[in-house]
Amino acid sequence: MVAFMISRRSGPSLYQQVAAAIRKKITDGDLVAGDQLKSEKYMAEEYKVGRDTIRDALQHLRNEGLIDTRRGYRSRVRTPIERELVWLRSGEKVFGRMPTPEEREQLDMSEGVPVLVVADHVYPADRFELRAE
Amino acid sequence: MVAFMISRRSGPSLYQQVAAAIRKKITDGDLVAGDQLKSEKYMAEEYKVGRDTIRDALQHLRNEGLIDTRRGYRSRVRTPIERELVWLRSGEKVFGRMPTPEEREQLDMSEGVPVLVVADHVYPADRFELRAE
DNA sequence: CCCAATTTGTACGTATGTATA
DNA sequence: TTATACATACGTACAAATTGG
Repeated sequence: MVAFMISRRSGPSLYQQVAAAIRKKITDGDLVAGDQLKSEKYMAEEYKVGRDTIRDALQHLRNEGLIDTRRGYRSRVRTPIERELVWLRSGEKVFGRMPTPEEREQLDMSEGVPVLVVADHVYPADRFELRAE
Repeated sequence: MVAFMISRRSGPSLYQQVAAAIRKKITDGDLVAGDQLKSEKYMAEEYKVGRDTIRDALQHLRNEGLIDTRRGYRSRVRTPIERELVWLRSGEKVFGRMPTPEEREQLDMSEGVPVLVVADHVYPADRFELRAE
């Protein structure tokens, strides 16, 4: 059974179609946290596209925080981490942005994870949530 | 004058070196908000790397929120937008994440911009900041 | 308004490096 | 050690959007 028809001539680009197919598997629960995806090579053959197209799709899924990829190891569905609660004092402002490469390094963050900034404190958004006092 | 030596044999990958070079131009003020970058083709020749390597670098800069890219038009240094203030009521929680493709579409967001989520409200992080009452 | 040049987007192929199993 | 798998980097080609004459 072919779950998805990946075709050049149906609107979205190939990598977007592939990304949508994998995204659906995750949101539908066919793939759950910790599950490995197939290898890029395998998926390239499965969807009949180039490996580059698969990598494009995976990169977008990484940037959505859905999967994690390590060199030499297949991509895995990310485990939602319990967010640590940080109290926000009255009057304090918070905004979000992507981390600098240095911050990503220092805070050991995955690609595609934003940060919350409160009074010069930088919180990885996948591990912290803020609550107004 | 060659501002940066891009070389295969000095640690970081080529696209990271290129990204660092362009990032420095922005943080140093050699490129300011609204400025166009050179074309990918031009930069590929300038740094003596493939266009693919330039594109890799630009994608990372997009994901850091530093530049904006439109098809058919050169990449531009992003204009920092004044963030609209939203008040956070006592007890309300906020967390950050990357938007889904649908949210990105609906909210007309650039690639690489996270969202702030407060009680099922989704705020593009480049246009809103929250403040505890 | 149309056309041509420019520029980015997508997609393929190939090769080699590096980390993991 | 060997095989597998992802990362990087080069190339080519064509599609699609924008710009400017």
